[in-house]
Amino acid sequence: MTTVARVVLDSPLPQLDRLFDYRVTDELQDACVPGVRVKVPLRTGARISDAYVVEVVSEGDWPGELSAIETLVSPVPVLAPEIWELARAVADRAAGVASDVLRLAVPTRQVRAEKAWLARDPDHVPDPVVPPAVTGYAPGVVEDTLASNGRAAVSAIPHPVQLDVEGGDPVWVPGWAATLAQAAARTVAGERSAVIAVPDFRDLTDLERALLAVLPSDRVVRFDAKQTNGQRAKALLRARTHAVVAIGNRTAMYAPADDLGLIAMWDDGDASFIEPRAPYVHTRDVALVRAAQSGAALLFLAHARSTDVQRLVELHWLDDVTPYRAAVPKVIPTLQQASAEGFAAQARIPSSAWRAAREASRVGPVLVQVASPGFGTGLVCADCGERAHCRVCGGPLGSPTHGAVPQCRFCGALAVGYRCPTCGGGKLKPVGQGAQRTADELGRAFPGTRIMVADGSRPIDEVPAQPAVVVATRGAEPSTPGGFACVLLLDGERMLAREGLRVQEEVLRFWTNAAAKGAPGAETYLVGIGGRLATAMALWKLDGPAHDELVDRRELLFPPAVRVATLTGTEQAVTAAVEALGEAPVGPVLGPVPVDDPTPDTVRAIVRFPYAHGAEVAATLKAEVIRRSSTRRVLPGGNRRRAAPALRVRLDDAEPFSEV
DNA sequence: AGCACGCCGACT
DNA sequence: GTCGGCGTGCTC
Repeated sequence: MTTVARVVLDSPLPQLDRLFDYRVTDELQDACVPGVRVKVPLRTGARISDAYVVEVVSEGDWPGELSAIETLVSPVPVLAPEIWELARAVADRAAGVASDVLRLAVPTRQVRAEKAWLARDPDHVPDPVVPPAVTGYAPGVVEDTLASNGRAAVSAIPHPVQLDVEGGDPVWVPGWAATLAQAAARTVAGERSAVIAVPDFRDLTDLERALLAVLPSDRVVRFDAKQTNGQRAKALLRARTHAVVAIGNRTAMYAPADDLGLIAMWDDGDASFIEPRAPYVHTRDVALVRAAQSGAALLFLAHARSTDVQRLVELHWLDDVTPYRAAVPKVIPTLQQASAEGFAAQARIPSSAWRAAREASRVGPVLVQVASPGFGTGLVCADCGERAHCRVCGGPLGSPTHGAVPQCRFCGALAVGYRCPTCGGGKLKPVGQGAQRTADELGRAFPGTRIMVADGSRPIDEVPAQPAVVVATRGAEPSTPGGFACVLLLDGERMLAREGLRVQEEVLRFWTNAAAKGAPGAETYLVGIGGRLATAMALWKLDGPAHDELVDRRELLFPPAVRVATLTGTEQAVTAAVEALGEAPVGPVLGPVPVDDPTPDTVRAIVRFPYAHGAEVAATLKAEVIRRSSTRRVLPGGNRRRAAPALRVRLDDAEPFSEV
C-alpha cells in the first residue's frame, strides 16, 4: 500500500491552484504530516517547487503515476489544517489563489523558531485564568454572546477605562481595548483561543496593555508589521501551544489557534484593513469566513459603524450591542457663530467652545483635532519668507491642491493676485503643516499654556494628564491617562468636503475616535457642523448615518449593498469574462473603458452582483483567469516579451466608486 | 513560470 | 526529406 501526500504548491499561478498528489517514500512515512513544508518535483525532475502537505491519504484521486516527494524541509507542521481551510475559502471568495493567501498567513521558514518549538515541553499546562466580567454593558450581554458563539456589532465604550492590575498599578486603556481584553480573557478562561485584529501599531499597543492587565503574558501572542520574520515565525508556533489571545494587524486574522472561541476586530472601517497584496481581501471578510468555518463568537467593535457592518446588522446576522447610555460623550455641535476674540473668530470657533477649552486647559490636557497637512498647506512669500495672510480676515492662506489659487484656511476667501505686504513679491511657496500652524495660533491665543503637536511625522502616543493643549491631525491623536478634559473638533467641514464613497464614514470615525479620548463627562465641541451628522454625534447614535448611507448605496447599487468585480485586461478577455457571468450580475456593466494600466491596450469593466451569487461569480471568473493565463500575449511592436496577464480579476474593490 | 509537444517555412 | 519557428497545453 502506498501513502499519498496531497500538497498545495507555493506558486502564484492560478492554473496550479489545486492539490497535487505525491508518493511518500518509506523514510518520510513518519514525518510527513499535514502542515509540513516539502519540496516536490513538477513536470520534470529538474523543476522543484516548494509546497505544504495538507492531507495524507492511502489513495489519492490521481489515476496516473505519482512522483515522490523530493525532500521534507522540516518536520514542524507550520500550516495548521484550519488555516489551510481558511486560505482556501478566502481565495475562493476573492477568485484568487490560495498560495497568495498562505504567503500572508505563514511566515517563511525560520530554523531557530522551529528548534525552540521542537524543544518545548508538550506537557506544560499554563495557569488557569479566572474569567472577568465584561464591564460597561448590561450584565451578561457580551458574556452571553461569547458563551453561545454568537455574533455582534458592539458599540465601544466611548471613553478611557481604568483596569486594575494584580500586583501592579492600574492602567488606563481605551474603552474598546478593555472590552476586547475582558472578552478575550473569558474565552481563554474556557481554554479556547481568541484572535483580534486592530488597524495600527498604536491600537495594538493599547490592546496589549489591556490584555496584560487581565491575562498572564504567556496567554498573549503579538503579531505586528515591525516584527522580523523570525519573531513572526516564533509567534506563529507559540499561538498553537495552548489557549492564547493572538493580536495584531491584518495578518493576525490568519493566526493559527487550536479551538478558536472568539474572533474580534476593532474599528473595521479603518482603511488599513484593506490588504494591499493579492488577493486583496479585507480583514473583515477574512473574519467573516473564519467565523463561518470555526463557529467561534464574532465581535466587531467600533464607535462609528461601517456600512458593511450595518448591512449585517440589518440582515440580523449580527446582534446590536450598546454600552450604558450614561457613558456617551457630551458632543456639542456648533454651527459658525460670531466670536469676540481674534483667533477664535478667524478659526470660526464659537465663543462657548473657546471658553470651555480655555477653562479645561487649566485643569488638564485639551485635544484639538485638525485635518491632516494635506488638507491645507501653509504658504509663505517665496522671496522674503513672510507668512501669507488673508486680506479679508487675516487668517492663514493655504493651497488645497498644488498650484491652485491660494485660499484662506479660516474664511475661505480666494486670494487672487496675492502680493506680499512686506516685500511686494507675488510668488508663494508651501511651508509648514496644518497642525503646526494651528498650534502656533493657539499658542498666541493661550499664553502660558503648554502646546503640543502630534501628526503623522511627529507621532505622540501619550501625553501626561497635565494642563496643555494638544493639536493633532485626525487619526494621530495621543491618549492621556483618564482622558482629555475637553475635545475640539475643527476642520470637520473641510474633511467632509473631500470626494469619495466613504468620506462620511471616515469622518465620523475620526470624530468619534477623538471624542472617545475625552474623559467621562468631558465636553466635545464639533465645530462648524450641523444637520444629520451633528445630531448623530450629539445623540451618539452612529448607526443612523450608517443606515442612511446604506439606503443610498442600495439605490445606487454601490458597495457594500452589492458586491463588485473589477475586470482588467485585453478587451477580448474582459468581454468574454463578462459574458461568462451570464445572468449573475445586477445593474448595468460599467465599461469596458480603456485604461493605461498596465499597458495602453488594456480595458477595465466593473460588474456588480448580489452576495447570493458570490461563490458562482468568483468561480466563473477564476476559471476565466485560468483559461487566459495559459496563452501569452504578444505585445504590439513586434518584440515578443512577457506581457501582463490577459485578464486580472479583483473582487470587492470599492475604489472605482469613489470616482463616480 | 518553465518546458515539452506539435504543426508549417527555408536549408544541408 | 528535416531543422526549428513559436503557439498551445500541462504540471501529481
